[in-house]
Amino acid sequence: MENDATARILAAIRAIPRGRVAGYGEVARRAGLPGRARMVARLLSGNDDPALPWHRVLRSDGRIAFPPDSDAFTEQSARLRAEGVWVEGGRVRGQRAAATLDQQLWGGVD
DNA sequence: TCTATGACTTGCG
DNA sequence: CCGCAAGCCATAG
Repeated sequence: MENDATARILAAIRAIPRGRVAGYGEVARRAGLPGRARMVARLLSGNDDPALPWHRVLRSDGRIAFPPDSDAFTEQSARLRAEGVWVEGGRVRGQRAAATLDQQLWGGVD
């Protein structure tokens, strides 16, 4: 059974619009759990929900959280590109996953 | 209780 | 751009 924290994190991840990305720290913050980026990561590592847009969750610097030679990396970048996200060199271009421009991501800018 | 580990973050050089 | 150190949080042994 999930806790509120878990549910909120999952909700925050599901709330990421298609073609958009967010950082672990951002998701945690959005879930009301600042500083729990690692918890978000741990959740994703054990998630079993195929409908969860885990591929939209990136590191704070906009990089994919997997080594470039891993399967997960390939799949994630492929999924992102399929959504129209510009991925290059294992990094997402065109938008910011960091909290510095949270307004751009969640503040209502589209 | 303590240590180790991890899909993390930030800062310094 | 790259590597390293310190911080931080939850779980496992």
